[in-house]
Amino acid sequence: MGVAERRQREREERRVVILDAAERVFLSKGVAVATMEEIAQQAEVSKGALYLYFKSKDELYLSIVTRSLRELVVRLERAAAAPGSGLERYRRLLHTHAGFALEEPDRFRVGIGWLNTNYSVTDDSPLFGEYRGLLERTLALSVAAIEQGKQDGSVVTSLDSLELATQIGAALFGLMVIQANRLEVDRRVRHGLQWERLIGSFVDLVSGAIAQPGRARTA
Amino acid sequence: MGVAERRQREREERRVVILDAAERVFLSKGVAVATMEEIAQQAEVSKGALYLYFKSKDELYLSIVTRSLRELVVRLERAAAAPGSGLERYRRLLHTHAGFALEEPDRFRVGIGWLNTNYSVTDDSPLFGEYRGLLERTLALSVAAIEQGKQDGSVVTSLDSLELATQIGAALFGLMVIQANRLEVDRRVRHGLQWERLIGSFVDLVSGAIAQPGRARTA
DNA sequence: TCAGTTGCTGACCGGCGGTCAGCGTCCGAC
DNA sequence: GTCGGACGCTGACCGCCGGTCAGCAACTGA
Repeated sequence: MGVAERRQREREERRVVILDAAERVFLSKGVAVATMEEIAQQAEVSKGALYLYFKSKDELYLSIVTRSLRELVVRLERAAAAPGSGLERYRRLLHTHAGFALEEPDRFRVGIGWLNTNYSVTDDSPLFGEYRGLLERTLALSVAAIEQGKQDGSVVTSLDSLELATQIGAALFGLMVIQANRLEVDRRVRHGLQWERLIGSFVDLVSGAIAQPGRARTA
Repeated sequence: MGVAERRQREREERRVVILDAAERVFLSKGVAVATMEEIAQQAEVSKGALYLYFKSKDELYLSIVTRSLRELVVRLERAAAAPGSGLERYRRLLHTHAGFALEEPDRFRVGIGWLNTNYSVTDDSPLFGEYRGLLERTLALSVAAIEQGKQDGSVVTSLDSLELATQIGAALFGLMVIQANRLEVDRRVRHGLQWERLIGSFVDLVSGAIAQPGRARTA
């Protein structure tokens, strides 16, 4: 029985070696420019061997993104668990999410690599199911914080929680995209922005917009 | 002298034929999947002939995007010129921009194709200069409307106009990205959104946030 | 030791953006 | 009308890339 287990363990270890190599190459070159040949070299296997472990470049990509998302959700769960009003929790979620994206812009850019591409990810794969579940979890945490805010009186009740969470999530996404691509933005638009203030003061703006008037709140 | 002019005219006409063909293919397939071979077929020339008119696929891309941007700026200029308070003008700009993006989502997706890619666009080409100027113009129109709002009392004065225009611009961008890619979003996150309300009610949210209290405003 | 299983390699495939020698057509001078 | 040079275009070719798989080496258990 020992041989089968060892082999299984070795396969898993090799798989992780390949994932780590792919992540390094994706992060440094970008997904589109990264080549399977270079990933293979970094992993110290042949290019053909990559396909013994992963069906395609796309599956490699999705595996790496899912790994990052797991880490993000852990952080968001932790942020959501800390005490405070619903509004405070929501603000903390926004800051945590933005912090995660921008502490390593390359990772974030890899994560949104599906934009404008035609990666054919199969809906029915367990991996895609996990990926999707993680994304949904991030949205659910925001909705829950907003709902709590409605109950404790820190958030206005007139707006739909899901719609709000989606709008502000998408808005924050736009800001993260812009900031993660600041070099390209700087090449396209001359501006005098203080990048380090951008997201913080935007979170202030929107939390001001959804705060219940007359409630003491941390601004 | 007549022969040189005719030839120049024919070259220009052929150039436009190629641009139109490329636009059709980019719109239907996406930039990455579109092939020069297919563009050549649509334009009824050989693939090699494309390179007599455009240096690369990237230049073809940038030419098409710049064409769209010209149209967008015309619309924004018109929206900015209509009467109203600064806040009303700004709202109209936001709605016009979103309307342009979403009336043809394919066109918008092509326009943001630079995200996460390594298109090596030369900073010094006249084409890039024009493209950049157009982008800057869209930002400048927003800043001007906000400034007008500060002067006529419809917008709060406590926030920096450029920062605000950039934040809300980026936020709107995020919403447009999400909505233009709604099929991919639907595959990733189960939600009960009413897509047609999403941007309109977001514009209401942010304009409420920046409106000067106590001023009658169109909500 | 040996047959069967497992794991891996690298040559190969077709698709793609880009290149350019070679050819056909046009044009103006004679 | 003829001819040489200029111009415009073509399509075969190139190297790069993701993906494939026949063939080989190493491992395993009887």
